[in-house]
Amino acid sequence: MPPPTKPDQPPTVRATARGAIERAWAAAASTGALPAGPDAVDVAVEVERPAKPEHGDLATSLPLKLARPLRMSPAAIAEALTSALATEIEPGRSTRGRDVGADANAARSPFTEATVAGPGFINLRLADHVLESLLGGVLASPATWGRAPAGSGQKVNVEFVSANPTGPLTVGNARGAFAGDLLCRVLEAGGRRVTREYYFNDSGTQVRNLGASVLAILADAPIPEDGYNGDYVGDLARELPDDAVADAEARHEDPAWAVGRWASARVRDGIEASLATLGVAFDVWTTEGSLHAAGWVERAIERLRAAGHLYEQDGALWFSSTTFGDDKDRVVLRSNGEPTYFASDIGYVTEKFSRGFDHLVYIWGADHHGTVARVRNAAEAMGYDKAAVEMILTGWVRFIRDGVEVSMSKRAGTFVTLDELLGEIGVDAARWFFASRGANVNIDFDIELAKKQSNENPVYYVQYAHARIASILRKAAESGLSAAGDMRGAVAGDAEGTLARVVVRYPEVVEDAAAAKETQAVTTYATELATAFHAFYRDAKVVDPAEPARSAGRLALVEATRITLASALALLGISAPDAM
RNA sequence: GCGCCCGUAGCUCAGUGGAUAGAGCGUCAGGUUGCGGACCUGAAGGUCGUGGGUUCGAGUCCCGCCGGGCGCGCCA
Repeated sequence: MPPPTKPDQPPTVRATARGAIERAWAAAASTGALPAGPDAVDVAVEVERPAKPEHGDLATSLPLKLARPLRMSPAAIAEALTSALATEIEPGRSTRGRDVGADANAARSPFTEATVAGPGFINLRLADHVLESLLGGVLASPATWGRAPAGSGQKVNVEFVSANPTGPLTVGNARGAFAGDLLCRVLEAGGRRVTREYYFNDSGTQVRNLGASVLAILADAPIPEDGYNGDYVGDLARELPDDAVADAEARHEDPAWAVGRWASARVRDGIEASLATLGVAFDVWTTEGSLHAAGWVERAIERLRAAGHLYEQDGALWFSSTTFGDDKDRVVLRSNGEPTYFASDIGYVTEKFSRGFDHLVYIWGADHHGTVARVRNAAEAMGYDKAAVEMILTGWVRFIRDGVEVSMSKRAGTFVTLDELLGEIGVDAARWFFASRGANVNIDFDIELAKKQSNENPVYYVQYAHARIASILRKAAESGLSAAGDMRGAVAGDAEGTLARVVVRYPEVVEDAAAAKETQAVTTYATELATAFHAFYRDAKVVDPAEPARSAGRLALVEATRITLASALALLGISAPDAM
């Protein structure tokens, strides 16, 4: 699919660099300096950020990659490219004192220097006017800074948490809840239209077991073998309306069922409340029962049958998943005629696609990896694009308290609830904790350590930078100083240039995060930006009534920094306080 | 046994095939007659589990092994 158009977004710095290098390559090919151009060689132009500042602002290893296909030494290719690049270069770093019109920047070169370095790198140095122009854009439209235009991309469904309402959410569910919501936020920043979806079963035997457990407590009887033992079951028993059982019997209904349904609705309200405190709000709640009731499961099975991927054996109906690479075939209808959970999954896939989604994402625990293949295979068998059905498996979180692992069994009643966790360490710290780690890695979460370290958590470092800037801006207003409306010359100083170069990188971070469907780079970047600001703050006095012009430029830069910090934190669902 | 995930600093974790592998915490040594010291500067600390391979170049890709986790139901 074509990339989303971004009419109101300026190109990122690296996109500008890629374009310039590609043009230089084509030019070198047309003059014969290089034997072939970009359209003749299958090597993509890639630009990276050198680790060391002396290597410039941007670098490419294109000469190294072209050495083999062009049958030339990397050094010779680098020479040819840099001399072709010379037309893209405008020496002289400062723009001060230059007579330029308002739209003159568009025609000017984005680089001041291109040099060959090392075994075949080309290093580029960025012109100040590029920074000025981008920073001006930040101040002009802070809300859209770094983000792709809303709704410009694919329509994506993200299903996560999906815990059955048989007990409160545990810290074990936190992983999926944060991972899913963070993914949604990052996709939205990348321009996708996202639907947050929660799937659950409110009519299965688990619900009946919950009801039976509540009744057992009321009858002062032992909890059934498959029942639930948590404290919350006792709470439910206390809150159960007195006439609930009598009403069920009057309707000739199994009391355990009736009580189970009441209890699970109650539990679901609690789950929604917990999610709300996490900052997670679902758009759609779908029950397994509703899929059957609306015929989705039945129709999906017919679709598989029509495509010739079903067969009967031992009285059951099987999907030939092995045809699509699975280990074994999978039962869709049991020999007793009951559909399997897998059958519901198949129906759900068709139901989701019927709502017009381009892409389905499932956030599952690592223990579900065995079911990934069958669902994707069934989608393929029904004629959908397998690549459009994606499962993200979260790693395990081992919660440790006082050196021992805390078990997380709802049945045994030994678990820490999400609410308890958040009461101990706070939503911002918890969000940062999960955002800064890959979704699929296993994590040790020492609750006491997290509490102790919460004051040292990097999230506060970033928030502090934001609050510090807010304080500076207040101070400036009191002194009658305000940010410059014109960024010209505002980044000429070393301190300014260093900070500005970090700020301007933000859109690339968001772009990469959306593409990778990960947030670790966002937390890393936010920390880096906060560090860059603190260093700037050390070296450059911002509020200085004796130097109003310089103050104005620095205030503009600092305001752009604040906007970027706030945007990055918002992307993670974390607050950006003006004071703390 | 087969399959999937993981293994990077004392701890918790980052690291689109690129230049001397990073951050936070912890440890040690320093810093403010200035806009928020929840800050800043510096140091110590690594056979990137291990052995091969691909490549101009591997923490990153491929194969084997070791260690840990999770799966391998007509359960959900």
